[in-house]
Amino acid sequence: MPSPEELLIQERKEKLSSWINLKGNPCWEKFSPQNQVESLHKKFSSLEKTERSGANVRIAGRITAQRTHGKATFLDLKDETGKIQLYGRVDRLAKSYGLLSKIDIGDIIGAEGEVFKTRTGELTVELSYFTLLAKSLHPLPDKWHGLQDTELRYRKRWLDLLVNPKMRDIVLVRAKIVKIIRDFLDKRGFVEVETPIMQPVPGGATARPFETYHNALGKNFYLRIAPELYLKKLVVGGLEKVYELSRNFRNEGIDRFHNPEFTMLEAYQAYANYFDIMELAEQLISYVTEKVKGKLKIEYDGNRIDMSSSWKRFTFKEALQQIGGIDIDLKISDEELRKIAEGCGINTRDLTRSQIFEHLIDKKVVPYLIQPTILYDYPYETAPLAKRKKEDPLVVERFELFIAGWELANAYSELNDPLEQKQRLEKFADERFIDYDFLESLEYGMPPAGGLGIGIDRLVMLLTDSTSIREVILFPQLKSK
RNA sequence: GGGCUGUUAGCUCAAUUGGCAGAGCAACGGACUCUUAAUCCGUAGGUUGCAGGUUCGAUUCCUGCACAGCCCA
Repeated sequence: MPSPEELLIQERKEKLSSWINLKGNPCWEKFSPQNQVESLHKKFSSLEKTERSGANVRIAGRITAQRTHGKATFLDLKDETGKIQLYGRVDRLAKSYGLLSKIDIGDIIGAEGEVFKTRTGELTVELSYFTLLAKSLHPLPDKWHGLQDTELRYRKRWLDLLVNPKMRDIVLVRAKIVKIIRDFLDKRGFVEVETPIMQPVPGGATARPFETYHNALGKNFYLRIAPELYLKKLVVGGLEKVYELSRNFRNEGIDRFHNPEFTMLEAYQAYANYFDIMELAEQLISYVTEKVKGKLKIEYDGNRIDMSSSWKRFTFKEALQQIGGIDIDLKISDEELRKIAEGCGINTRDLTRSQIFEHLIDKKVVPYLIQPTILYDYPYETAPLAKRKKEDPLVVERFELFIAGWELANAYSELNDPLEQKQRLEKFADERFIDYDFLESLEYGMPPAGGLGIGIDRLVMLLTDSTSIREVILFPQLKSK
């Protein structure tokens, strides 16, 4: 007993076979559209009601609606640029008029005809010829309500794209953002590179990596959690301004800010320190915002956010004190620190000192940073790859950028002292994950440099007013059903 | 990992205190040569996420599981 859905599919299959019998298989059909819908709207907008253009056009696209009136039929055809109405009438199409009944909503057709305007002023192509190019065997989602089911939207993104214009916008904006970032950096003399995604030692961040295995080499590899160490090797090699738009992989939890694979921008600039990088980040992000949105004041999740540069800056200590109401010296003992954190409702049992600092900031400060805000001068334990501050060795020259109550960027003056770097990694990093190649490269001398990491998915969220990372990643990771 | 909510026709959603599972769109048949969420007449479409339990009777109550969404850690 076929399911109701199978019956719908069966009907469409039958229409397809009768089309094949009459006209041949649409798969073999060659149809070259000569016009795009948007250009027709531009070109013929000045037609009067009922006026005929005398112009013959060839267009192709998907049928999204159908209105039959016996011996006349209206169809809506949508291509990548827009939607236009088709009008077929029996006295014009003669025998092939009957074939219109084989066309379903969702089918892709090629159409030819004269452009005119209807009595109601709708620009329309009066069909002189049409052909099926691809049959849709499944019915499309509701023409009015679209596809609402979030899970279905993520699992069948093609449908989401077909019926929800917002999704299409996100895709276009994302592409634009990436392009503008490249333009911005290229203009400043940065070189874009590609470094290994499969790394023998996963470095540059603390996160659990994905593991894989190379058969011929008989060796385990890890999908990168960050490109940082490779990019710094390139700085050693004389690439003074270098960046990568890198897909990173972290084997951790999934929530509205985290997908197992995500995209980061990492950029390194020799002879810069973290204050130079603050300016770079401010300029980059406000430039991108201006180019994408046409303005610097944006709306995100109900908040008005001003993305103009010169953002508020607090040191880590000031932020804890002035925003979090916690006044502590960074020299504080582990016991005291734990006590304060527990008092803030943080369970510190399995946390390292640096994790406690991060939890404190995350809980007491970050949620209140709606306008772009830079926190800088972090406790040195929080960033083993960052340079310590000359005036205060308990602090590293690191900053993070927060907007809308979450982290958008992370940056620091890169530690280029090979001896200290070795010690710091041996003290703070998982010893399996120390990249001795990286340490050796530093021993050849790395110029002082500033590095910047920006979460691209989050930037896209911000600029598309999306509250979940799954809205801005085309195929987010979901459990299989 | 914890809490809350959801899962009903292809899509969007109903269903009163536990009492015959419905509508709109889409589909199918018919009428209609300027409609546009076309209209009108008619037809069909369901293992109510899965597995159990309580009950004369479960979409509804209970337990477990799956997936998703939101919040928290």
